[in-house]
Amino acid sequence: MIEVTTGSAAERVEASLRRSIIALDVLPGTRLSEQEIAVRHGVSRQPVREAFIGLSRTRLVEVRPQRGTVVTKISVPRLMQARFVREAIETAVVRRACETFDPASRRRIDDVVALQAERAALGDHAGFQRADTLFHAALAEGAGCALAWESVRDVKAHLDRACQLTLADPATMLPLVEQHRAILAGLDARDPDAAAEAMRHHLWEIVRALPRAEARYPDLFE
Amino acid sequence: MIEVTTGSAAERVEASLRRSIIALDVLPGTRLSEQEIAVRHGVSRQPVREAFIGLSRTRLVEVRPQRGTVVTKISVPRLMQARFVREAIETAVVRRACETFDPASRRRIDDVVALQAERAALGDHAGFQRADTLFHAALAEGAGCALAWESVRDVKAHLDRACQLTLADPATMLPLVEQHRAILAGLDARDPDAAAEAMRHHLWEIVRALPRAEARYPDLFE
DNA sequence: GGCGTCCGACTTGTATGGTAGTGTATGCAT
DNA sequence: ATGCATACACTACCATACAAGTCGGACGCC
Repeated sequence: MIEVTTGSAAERVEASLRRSIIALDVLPGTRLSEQEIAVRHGVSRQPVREAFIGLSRTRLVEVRPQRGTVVTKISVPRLMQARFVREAIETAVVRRACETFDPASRRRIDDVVALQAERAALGDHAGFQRADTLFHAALAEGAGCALAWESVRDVKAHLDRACQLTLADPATMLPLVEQHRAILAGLDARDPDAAAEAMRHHLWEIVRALPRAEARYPDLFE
Repeated sequence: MIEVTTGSAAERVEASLRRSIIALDVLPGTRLSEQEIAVRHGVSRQPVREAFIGLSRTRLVEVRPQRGTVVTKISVPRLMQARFVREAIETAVVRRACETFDPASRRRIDDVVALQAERAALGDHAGFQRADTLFHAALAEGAGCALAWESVRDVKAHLDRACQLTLADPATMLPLVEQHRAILAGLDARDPDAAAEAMRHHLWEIVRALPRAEARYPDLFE
């Protein structure tokens, strides 16, 4: 549970909670107690409070004054908007990547994709998603859009959480790796339209998988 | 200086500081003291600290542990990235707006543009920028992208701060109003390409004006 | 039995004191 | 005069105590 050791106590608690929330270790709707989390992490309430504030900024939790803090339920409209934002930014990123792309980043991405394929074959959700984040982050960095990635990261958290419900066996993960390869193919061919279209198709995957997840776990949605 | 009266003390202080920073009432590079700001706002240090954390998330201030908190200098690369993100999101927004747009929002926007033209004619920077924010926010809301606007707001803060250096007299503001009208013209014509191109041109304005500002106020840049 | 009120056990928000680290100034030795 | 060690002022960070609000249940009353 608690393994981050760098940074301030508040940052450690926030990172720990964020991971737990995205991994659905704590389910949407769960009430979070400053007091309880404080003792579990061996810190006082103050750092926990600051962690809550940070998480509430990305709407992963909702702090209701004097009433309590709860993990936000999965909101379909929010997911649609998150996908919209990601499509807008990341298609623009790959288009720029087709113009100029850092060769060193290009080589690293191959390793990331290989790693992700391996994790997918093993059915390792967490490792798969870490690799997915690395892929998209490296893409942005290689294109010289490292700062733009910051805007993506926040909205991606919500999508990642929902993906926990849709990723089951390797059969559901491997197609996503193929989509990554398709994006890279467009990039290598310096074909902006192809790369952007591959990215768009990739980001629409969640929309296709979402209805089944919502039907199966209605309690996690609002 | 202190006029916000809603929300917690931390939120009030953060909003107050954010406005002061964007308006360049406190210049980039200024050291901020928890103690001093606390007494100026009549609160304790804790809410001020939380305000600092919030501002540091959008990189308006930089908190250096045990060393102090300073207002970040204006970073040209960050501005370029902010423009990139805004172009990606907001061109996507106006394209969607060309498909469906809430009529009530459309009427409101006319009022906003009129208000902005009035502020521009009076040379009222603050009012002009408030109206500018209203314009872009209403555009997103009318297109059903209210949540996407949240992603824009953070990066827009940096651009707004830089604009304080470029907006001088009505002659520099009125063209921006015309650009807003051009965007609306594309929207009304249901012409996505025209609307997106108008938006792109509008967002490039800062790039054209930036070199003069940097040459004139080098101390404010990093 | 049903309803209204009050009290108490929670919650988050705020204030304050103490701690550890950093930068700077000062005084001393060279 | 210069280089270095030490003391001090200042910072952010954290822990603790207190305040203010909310929710639920027990109790008395109708």
